[in-house]
Amino acid sequence: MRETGVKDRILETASRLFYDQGYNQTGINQIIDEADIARASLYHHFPSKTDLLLAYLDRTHELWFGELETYMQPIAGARERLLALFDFRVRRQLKLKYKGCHFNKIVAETCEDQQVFDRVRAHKDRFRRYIHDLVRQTDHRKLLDDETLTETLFLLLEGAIAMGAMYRSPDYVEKAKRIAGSFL
Amino acid sequence: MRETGVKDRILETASRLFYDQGYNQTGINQIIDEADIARASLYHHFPSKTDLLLAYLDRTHELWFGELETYMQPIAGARERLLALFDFRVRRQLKLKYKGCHFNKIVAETCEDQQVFDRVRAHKDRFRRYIHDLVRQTDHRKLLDDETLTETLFLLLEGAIAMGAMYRSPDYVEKAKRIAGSFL
DNA sequence: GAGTAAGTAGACAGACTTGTCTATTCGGTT
DNA sequence: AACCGAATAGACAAGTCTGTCTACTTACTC
Repeated sequence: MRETGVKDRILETASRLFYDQGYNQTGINQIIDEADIARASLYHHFPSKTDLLLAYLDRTHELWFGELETYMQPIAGARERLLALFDFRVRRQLKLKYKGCHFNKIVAETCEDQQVFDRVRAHKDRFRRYIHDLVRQTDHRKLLDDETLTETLFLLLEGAIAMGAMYRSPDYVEKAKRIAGSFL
Repeated sequence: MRETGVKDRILETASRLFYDQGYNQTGINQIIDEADIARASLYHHFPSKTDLLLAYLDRTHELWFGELETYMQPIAGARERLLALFDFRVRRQLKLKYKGCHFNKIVAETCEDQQVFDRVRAHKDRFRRYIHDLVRQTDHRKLLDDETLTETLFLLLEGAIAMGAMYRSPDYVEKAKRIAGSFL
């Protein structure tokens, strides 16, 4: 850990704890201990816990799409890419121990903070656009128009991730993939 | 408030606060103040905050299906009933100010408690069975088999409720209803 | 009338919370 | 050599958290 800079170490540690334990159940003291930094260093880089939360959302957003790009890079064909979205999520579930969507979790436990909402919505909007772009590139079965198919895939995925968090299982995302396949 | 019994008043107040503010952001002291009861009365009926949480989940489960039965009672026809599920959820969103699914929220902010998981899963399992029973009674378009259609409707609803909580809007459940209509 | 369960009021413990403050050190840059 | 940003260690404030405890009252039952 000691190689990376202090600010990065704070944000990495906070991110891990916020996701694993929950934002409200993670205290500043625990972050300080586990990141092995001084109290004043944390407050130097992040004046309040809320600032740390916003930085966590920004970082997670960046990492999320970064990992998505990496995963999708070798996959050819819009239809295959749409189906690969489900595989990507299953792989993430496994890695993250089925604790669900970072953004959903934060919305569920923080009350009505506009800056939080803005970031969460920006993330979901971008993912929906990502799906939409792929849908337009496919010549799917036209059971649904492009917009409706986009929304269907998006909602299936969101629902499946939420259920995956409740049942700690990849079954729902896998089912959602099969359902998606029948529309494509 | 003073008419109802003490235990009920505690549970009603705790339920409201747990949902509106979040479980971790609601302290025992606030429940005591707002329910207007003595500290010892709370600990008499609910030995710990966790007991109160479990009672909240049980109560919410009972109320949820009670309200569903009431809503569905005048609606005839399995197809109409399936579509009415979406209307039921929209009505709840409006009443609850779009804060999402009670059970999802609790899973998102409590860590790995088996008793919590059991209750949350029991709730979702029962709702899925409810949908399945209706699906079997319809002669739908057979684009999907009964089990797959059930899962599709279930996941669309769950995803739409989650998005409704992020965007504080009924749009997603309404879109999900239109999508559902095209399979029925 | 005695006994019991359910209620009230409030003090208290002990731990934890976020955030501030002082004092000091280290490593560059001017 | 002087300065400065970034880091360290740790005390501290002021509040909150859950849960326990004592002492007392009320209401109902045997």
